[in-house]
Amino acid sequence: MRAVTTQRRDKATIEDVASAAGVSVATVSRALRGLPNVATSTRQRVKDVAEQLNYSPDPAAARLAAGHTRTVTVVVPHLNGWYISNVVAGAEALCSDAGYDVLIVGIGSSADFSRLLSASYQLERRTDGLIVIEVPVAEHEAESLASRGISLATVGVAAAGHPAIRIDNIEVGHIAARHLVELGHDRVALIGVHKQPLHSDVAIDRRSGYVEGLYELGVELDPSMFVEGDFGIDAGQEAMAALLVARIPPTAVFALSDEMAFGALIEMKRRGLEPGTDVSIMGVDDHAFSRVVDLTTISHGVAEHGIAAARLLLAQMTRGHADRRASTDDHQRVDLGTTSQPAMPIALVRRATTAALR
Amino acid sequence: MRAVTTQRRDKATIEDVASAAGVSVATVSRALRGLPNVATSTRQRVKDVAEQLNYSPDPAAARLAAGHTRTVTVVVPHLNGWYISNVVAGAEALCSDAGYDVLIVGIGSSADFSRLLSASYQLERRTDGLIVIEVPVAEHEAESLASRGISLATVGVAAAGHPAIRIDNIEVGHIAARHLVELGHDRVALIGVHKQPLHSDVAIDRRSGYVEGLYELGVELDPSMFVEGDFGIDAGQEAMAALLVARIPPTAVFALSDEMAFGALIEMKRRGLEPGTDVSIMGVDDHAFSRVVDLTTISHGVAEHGIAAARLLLAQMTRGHADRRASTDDHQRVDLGTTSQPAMPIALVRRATTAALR
DNA sequence: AAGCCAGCTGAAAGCGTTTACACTCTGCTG
DNA sequence: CAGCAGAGTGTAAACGCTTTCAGCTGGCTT
Repeated sequence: MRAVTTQRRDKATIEDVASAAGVSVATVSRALRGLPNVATSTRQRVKDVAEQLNYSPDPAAARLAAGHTRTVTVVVPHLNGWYISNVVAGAEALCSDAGYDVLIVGIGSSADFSRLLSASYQLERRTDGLIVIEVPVAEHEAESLASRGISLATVGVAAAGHPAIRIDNIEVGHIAARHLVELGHDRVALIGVHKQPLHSDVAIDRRSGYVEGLYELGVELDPSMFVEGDFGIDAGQEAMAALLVARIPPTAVFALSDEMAFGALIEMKRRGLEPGTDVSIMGVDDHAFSRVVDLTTISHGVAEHGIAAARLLLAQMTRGHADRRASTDDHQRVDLGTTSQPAMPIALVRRATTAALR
Repeated sequence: MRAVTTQRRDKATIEDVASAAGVSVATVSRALRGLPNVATSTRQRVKDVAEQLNYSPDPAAARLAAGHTRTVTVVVPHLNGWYISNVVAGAEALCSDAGYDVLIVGIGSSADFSRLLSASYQLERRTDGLIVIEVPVAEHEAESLASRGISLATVGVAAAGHPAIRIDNIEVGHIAARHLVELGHDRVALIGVHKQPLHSDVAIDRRSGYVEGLYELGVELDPSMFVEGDFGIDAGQEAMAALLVARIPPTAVFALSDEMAFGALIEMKRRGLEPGTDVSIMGVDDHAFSRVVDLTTISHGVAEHGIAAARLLLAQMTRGHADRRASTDDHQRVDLGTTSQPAMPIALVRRATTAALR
């Protein structure tokens, strides 16, 4: 004695829709995907029936048959930094609005990334496009992706032949130098980031922009005033500790990220030093908490970067789709499109941790 | 005159492997997936050939044929909070190590979530399991998932019949109350969070634990000392502003999250008040940044929560897999397994923003 | 009036797996 | 020595779509 239930056990398939609408599966497929050559009345009827049957195509079947996945993959070095999670947030929003599933993969080491790209992982069977955030992609990797028909957009790094969202990190360094020098500082320091296998070159650019900017303004960066760490709070604290024990400590320091500046702030407080009055300090990112400690910083977009990257990727994928239909089989595709994006805007945010030299 | 290239144009399929190994596709499938009834020598040969051909099965085809997706979906209210991104990081690491693809979906509103669960989205065709982070799941939703064979583990919220990772938020409130009262405060305040559709009840529990704890210690929470906002910095600042203009301002305040406490800190600084000495303030989360401002807080796991949830989910899915083979068709599955996890550990972290009442 | 073209539609061949079922051997049991 | 269990393997039918190709209209040209 089983309950009468309107809920059908099996999921509706395209055949159910077809027979209910009195058409063939081919027509259903075309109607639902907005392809041409379907009579308006037919299309409407099919849509109605589909809705009523709660039908939507099985993604796996569609992938298998059509060869594309309607999936984009976001590749990040890790997920727990403020900047990266915001970028991911922006990218996710846009991609999923566009009807793509978004896969996320955290890269522990550069080995992980090459495994992702290795032939045996069959990335092209899993995703239509990649958004790579701050994970460097080698030239042969970029080419491999292109030849495999996987679209790519990067943020924070460049990949030959693919669109990238970047900020002008040289200019970031310049801005910092200018700001500090204008305030009268000439005993300036830099808390930098050492090159790691998995690092993009943002650190390098910011540093050289800084050094260059200082030089142009007539001040030189004493090598002993340059210490390095990773991008984190602890590294910043250690670096600051190292700077403050110098025979002649700096009067101003530029940290390559806000988080490192936060660490520096901890160290200053520990020594009873007042940011701004005793030593000026600035970072870059305009982290959500910079406001809390009143940190001077250089702001840039965050979620916007993710959105912009997603937009580029999406454009590339729909274009690629069109190309694929048109192009003859064996030719290399040339001109991967808008490779050089304009840099995203940045701006100095003056707050209390930098002040004129007394 | 085309270059001789060893790189085959077409991806290897299971048939290529089969013929190269001199067996049938069925055997290849079995051999590669570790199923029984394959001679050891055959299995080895197949594996070798597969490796040499750089073969790995097309996920879409496998999904279509086998009916499961080897994908887990992480559902979050948003991606840009510190806690949530860390939880996601932990979950992602574990799941992808286990060979699952991890899909991420950000929920803008509760409507988004129900759309995700709606029959027409065919969630079961897209994912084997769900990790839901701080998005409330209604009872019928929980049931629907169970009946559709989608595993679920939650963090920060409960879902009837499914395992959940939680902390004892009542206890969180107690700890805060105890700490503040022990320091001699009796004019205490609470910066809370108003119930929103998309909110879990962590705020409610923390609040009632706090009120209850205070009461047991003989102090009462003056209703005017209770203000609400969302979980963010700005809300905290506004709340603090409201508290400080009271006729008799509080001497200690408990903010339901570190971020709100940071906002409160901003407001205090704005008014020239010194945290700890003028008014004590504490939060909860042990946010990475709390150390920077020396905020007293209540710590709990972050990435650990994600890892624990993933572990639970994975266990459930492999078990579910076995069940499915064994179970007769039409029976409701009972006993969804370890539903009540022990709460994850929490701990008071004493720092400088709380101090004995002068 | 014959022919043609464009617009719609359907039949059927994949897409690359998994898996139920059938089959062939051995090596034993009775 | 017939019979049988069980290990190992193969055949072929799904799985649910997309897409090519061909067919069928009806309205227009000439």
